[in-house]
Amino acid sequence: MTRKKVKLSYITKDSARKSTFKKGKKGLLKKASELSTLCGIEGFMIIYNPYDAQLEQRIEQANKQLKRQCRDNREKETTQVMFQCLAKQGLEILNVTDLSDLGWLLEQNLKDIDKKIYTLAKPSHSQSFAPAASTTMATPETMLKSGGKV
Amino acid sequence: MTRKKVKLSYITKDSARKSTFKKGKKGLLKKASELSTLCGIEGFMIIYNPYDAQLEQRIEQANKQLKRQCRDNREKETTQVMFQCLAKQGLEILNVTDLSDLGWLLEQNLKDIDKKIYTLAKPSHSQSFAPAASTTMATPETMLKSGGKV
DNA sequence: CAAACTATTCTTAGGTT
DNA sequence: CAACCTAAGAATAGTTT
Repeated sequence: MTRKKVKLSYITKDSARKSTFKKGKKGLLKKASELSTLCGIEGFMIIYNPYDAQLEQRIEQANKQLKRQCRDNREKETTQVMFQCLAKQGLEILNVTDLSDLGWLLEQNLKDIDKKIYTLAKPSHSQSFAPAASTTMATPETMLKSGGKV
Repeated sequence: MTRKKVKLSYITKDSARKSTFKKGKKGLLKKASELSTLCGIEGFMIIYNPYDAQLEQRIEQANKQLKRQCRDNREKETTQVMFQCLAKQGLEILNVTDLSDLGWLLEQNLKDIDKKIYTLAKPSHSQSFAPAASTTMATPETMLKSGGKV
């Protein structure tokens, strides 16, 4: 029966890969959540999920709405920009409440908290580049209300 | 000896909490990396680490440099903005190469890839708000070169 | 304080329903 | 497919070095 023992390489079989992804994501989020609770750590994770394909319409709608709203607003606010950047990339916000909390988190400039970014995947093509500034803010309470749950 | 069995709640003892954080972070990243390899999934994670305190100077320097550079640049580029937002928040970029790859990733507007945001921690204070637009871009190849390794 | 160790618990691959 | 099952394998709390 040969239970267990998978080699660490891309799973070519679609069904198996999808199954592994589903289980793995669940486990990963559980672990992260536990660590968060145990250590009072906060953070977030962005996962690119190629297995869930019926969200395109929502994403496009959110993007359009976003553009409209942003055109009308000129206040600056870094945290909002962050939020914006994510949304403009077509990211679907699944949990607005939590995301708002993230925003609050980012707003805090606690000097005694260091932050780190850990990348999970490493495509094989590098190129240095960086940031930008001069941002404006929008306050569309109505947008992205569609967020579901994980 | 009572091995194992921790209840899922904030660890008050400093040394134990720090130890748990260190181990847990390691395990979390390993799992994430494996999932990434097995399923061809890409993404990233931001963790707020209160246990590593000697980075403030670097962070502040990076922020100053960032502001300067951003003032001189007017090109728009969403991915860069994202990068910027993170940096402006004082996030230390630990692995510039990988982050660049993330940028590349974000640039791809593959219609068949859906993206989700999962929050790991949920502070108990919500408030709806959102995005902004009209951004500019900087190309400071020199900045954030100091990135160490996890 | 970090690394190594290991008994114990936790996770999950593959199977079944 | 999704949900459940379960032994093999992985991860780690507490301890030692």
